[in-house]
Amino acid sequence: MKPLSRFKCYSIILPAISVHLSPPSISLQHPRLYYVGATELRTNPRVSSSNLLDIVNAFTAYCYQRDLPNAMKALDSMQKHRLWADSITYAELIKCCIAHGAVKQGKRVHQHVFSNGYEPKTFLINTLLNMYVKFNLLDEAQILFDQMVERNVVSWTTMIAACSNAELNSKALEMLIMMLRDGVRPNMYTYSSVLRACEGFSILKQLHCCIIKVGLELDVFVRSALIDIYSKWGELQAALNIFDEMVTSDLVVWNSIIGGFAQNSDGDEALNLFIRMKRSGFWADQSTLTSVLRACTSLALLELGRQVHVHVMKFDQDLVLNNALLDMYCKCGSLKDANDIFTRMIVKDVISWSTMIIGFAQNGYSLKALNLFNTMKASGIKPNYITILGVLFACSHAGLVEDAQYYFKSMKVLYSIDPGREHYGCMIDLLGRAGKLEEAMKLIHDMKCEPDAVTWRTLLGACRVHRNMDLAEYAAKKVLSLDPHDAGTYILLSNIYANTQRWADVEKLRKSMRDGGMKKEPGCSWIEVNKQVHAFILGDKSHPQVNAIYQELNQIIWRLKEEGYVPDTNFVLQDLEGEQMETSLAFHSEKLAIVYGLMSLPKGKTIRIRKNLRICGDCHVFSKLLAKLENRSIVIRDPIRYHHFEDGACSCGDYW
DNA sequence: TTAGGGTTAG
Repeated sequence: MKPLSRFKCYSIILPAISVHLSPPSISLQHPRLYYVGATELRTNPRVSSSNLLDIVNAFTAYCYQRDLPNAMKALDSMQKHRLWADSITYAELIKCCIAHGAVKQGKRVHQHVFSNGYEPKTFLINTLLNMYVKFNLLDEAQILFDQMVERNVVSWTTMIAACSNAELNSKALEMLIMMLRDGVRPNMYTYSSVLRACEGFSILKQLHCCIIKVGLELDVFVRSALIDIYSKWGELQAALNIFDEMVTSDLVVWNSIIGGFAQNSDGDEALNLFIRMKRSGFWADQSTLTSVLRACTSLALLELGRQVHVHVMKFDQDLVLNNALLDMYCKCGSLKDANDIFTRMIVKDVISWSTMIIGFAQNGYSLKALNLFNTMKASGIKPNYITILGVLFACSHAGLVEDAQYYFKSMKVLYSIDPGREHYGCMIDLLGRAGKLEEAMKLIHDMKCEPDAVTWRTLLGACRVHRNMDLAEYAAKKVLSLDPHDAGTYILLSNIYANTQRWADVEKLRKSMRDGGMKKEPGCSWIEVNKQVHAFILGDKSHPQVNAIYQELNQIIWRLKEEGYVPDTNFVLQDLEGEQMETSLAFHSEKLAIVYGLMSLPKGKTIRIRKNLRICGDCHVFSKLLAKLENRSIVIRDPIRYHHFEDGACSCGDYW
């Protein structure tokens, strides 16, 4: 994790609220009521040609008026008299079918324009192709496409875009090759569609080269697609380069780059880009605000998140945005706000419910999470893969072994969800914490999917808690065989050795780490005070108030010792002894951040800390006692869960 | 005259 630059100021992000109440301008198209165009009239001895013209005109009028029922009746009359209207009229009718989701009527139009030897133009077949794609009837689209005598760039692009959207990535790329072989040149529409289908970095590079060669990199759609796919591949610098080269830009491109950083856990850069966007004169829309909320969520910036909330209100009841807001409050440890949002949401989907369930579970309210899961089921929402993960997580962090086993066994039967590695991981974690290491091992052997490094690392963590050296070494070897450069495993194993004073083994492991170029990630804690973010790293002394903070921390430790605090040296990771040991513990980053919070925040305000590593047992005891001594709420978010310290106790129930 | 870009839960 990249440590956030210290004292980052986010206070200038949002301007005063401005709600635009005027509706967007709508260009009204005058219905072309009596347009006949290239209508093909055929003689019919029983009907005069003026009557035939009336039939076509009536059909045309209904199509342009978007009057689907009457247009379909008129279509029957056209069919009966072997009449055809202009292609554009049919295109209007097909658009109307798409808008109404009228599959049956759309197929009827398809049948009509191919009836009695009539040969529709490529343009019209393309419109039908698009209709099938929009109806998600890809097989029908493919059959029609295969029947086409002439396929132009739009025909190919429609099919390629359909494959990309359906994540039929190989097929999308194969169709691009077929298109080129057919002598049809891809255009900006084609490239902006096919980029999403890149499954490998080398393919992406090749496509990017083609785009530059034919001069299409300037197209704003192609650029945003490039930014998006580079971001998805984690190539954020490449995405930023493409973004910065743009002369004109629009809001969607800003959203692409901001979303790219937000989704790659670089909330800091996402917020910087958002500030740039505001300075460039753009107004944030739902997509922008969703990404900004995600950035706040990843950085645990509650106060900034609250500012964004005010702006979210003008997009009231936007489901995606509300879900993001809900998650922000959950991840910032403010469950009351999250619950208020959740209660007020009129429309909730499986993501809303899952977010709240996971939010309760991660914040230590396992029973509330499980109750909510029951309410969700009762309201008719079907749980998915992630919901069940949240439920198992809730069981895991409350030590509810039997409940978890029930949910784990029933997920396939009740909801047709196959347990994935993550579900197994939750179960292994749960069994491991409960000391059932043999059962955890058995579950690994019974897994329907291959255990990966994370699976074995989970078991390794349990071995550390229960001091099972033999199994720990076995699990560690498994981890390192799957992920030989995993510094975390070396550290976990080294912690196990350190706890039993096997300092020679500790040194051996550390040498392996040094030789392999692996470094332990330094512990870092962040706190938001007065719209500024302050970062503290273990032993770091660069903060301007460093002397006062250390002095205050020492005084607090003395006061806590008088109340019975005994530093827990089990968590010292170095070969130190006596007083030195305590000193190493005393300056863990979260302690520095908490003390700074005490010194700077108004009396009574909750101290909220985010940290990059799991909290250690000593800091956990320290925080509980301090919360009581100072009569303050302290919330610490680590990479897995949250600890709410109040009146000498923690919401995790000392089980984490 | 048909085809293309950005947002939410682990």
